[in-house]
Amino acid sequence: MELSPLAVRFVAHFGEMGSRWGINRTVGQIYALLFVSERPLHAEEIAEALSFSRSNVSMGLKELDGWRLLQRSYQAGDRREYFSTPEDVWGIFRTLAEERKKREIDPTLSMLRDALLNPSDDPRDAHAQRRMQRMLEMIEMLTGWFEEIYRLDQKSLTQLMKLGAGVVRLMEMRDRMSGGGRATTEDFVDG
Amino acid sequence: MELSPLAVRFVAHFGEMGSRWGINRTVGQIYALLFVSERPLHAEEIAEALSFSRSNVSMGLKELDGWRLLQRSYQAGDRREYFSTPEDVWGIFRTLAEERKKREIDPTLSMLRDALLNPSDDPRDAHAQRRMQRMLEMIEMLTGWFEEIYRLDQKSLTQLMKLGAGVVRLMEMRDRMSGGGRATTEDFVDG
DNA sequence: CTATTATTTCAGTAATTACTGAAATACCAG
DNA sequence: CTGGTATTTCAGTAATTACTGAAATAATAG
Repeated sequence: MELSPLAVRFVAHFGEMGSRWGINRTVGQIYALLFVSERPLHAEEIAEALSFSRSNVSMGLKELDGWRLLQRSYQAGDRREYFSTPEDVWGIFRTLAEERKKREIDPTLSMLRDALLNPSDDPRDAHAQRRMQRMLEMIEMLTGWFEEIYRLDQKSLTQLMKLGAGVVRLMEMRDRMSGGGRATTEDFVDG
Repeated sequence: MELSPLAVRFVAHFGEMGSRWGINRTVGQIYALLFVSERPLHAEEIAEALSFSRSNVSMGLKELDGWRLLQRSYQAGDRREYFSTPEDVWGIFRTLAEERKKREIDPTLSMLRDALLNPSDDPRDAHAQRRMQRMLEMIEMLTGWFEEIYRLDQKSLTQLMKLGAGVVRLMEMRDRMSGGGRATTEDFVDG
């Protein structure tokens, strides 16, 4: 299967970026190829298109599967498995965000919670514990926010993003109304 | 310099997570050590505390410096340079987010913009271009939002995070008022 | 079943990345 | 300047990670 110059460029870029994204070159290139391909591909085609060994493709697909970035399908009268990437780029983004949180943040969250559960009485640790506590509070606030936001339907999410920093004025408006006595914050937001 | 069990644990965790965060074990451990240390440390102390070679510490500090995660200082009558991490965990988070965006997203943004600037007329590329266009739109919306949000002062940011998914009701309220004719959206948000 | 084809696993090797010690450079007090 | 101390650079080596080909396993058509 011959790739167009555009596809070659896209694939190469994902290969180069792979290491920054925490995947390897191969995995990045396989993903990119599937992303721009107009039909699902089987492993052999991927190997041929990218000049990888068949086994390398197998491992790469397994890795992508671990990231939940793959769709598998079959074609009538063909025993081979075909691979593609989900259509919806927002869905892909959500999956990525969720997976990265799970791999990059959750372990640290657990470690901090656990380490701060029974405070050390070693006087050397007073400062360290304060620092870790602050880190924990920040991560908890961020991940808590993330979990609420990433559950929003796409329409609300798009609306929120378009609003951008304007959300601050909306919050100010709410506060003014709350202060004015005619209605409380809860009337609009929480109740 | 002898580390407490708590510090040892924290440092080890950052070492293990390093590879997932796109830095190496050494760099993660140096950062963790400085983060929990109650006073700035010079390179020799770091090397001794973590059992790294002096040169490895030098390279690790250079790397952390590249991430803008380091503060440098001197002490009276001492020619050695001392290192610490900024106090403000929110500031640290902002720096990290900014740096990661620069390294992990901006190059792809540039590639996509450039690749879509003069569309290919190769019929094989029709689908690929549509896919890349959708990816570009999503990234542009996300990064645009990010750039507005990450500039907010900490108070607004905290308020927004506490609000969480409640922001949707706030937007709905705005829309209702806008539809009701007494005030337009712009009266509160854009004008 | 058996033959055939698809897929995965894995040991060995290649490539990359991390780390060290020594040398070079930078810095500064006297 | 000079001598001493701090820091960085870099070539060589160690450790890790990526990739391959062969063998094992799985799947299925006949």
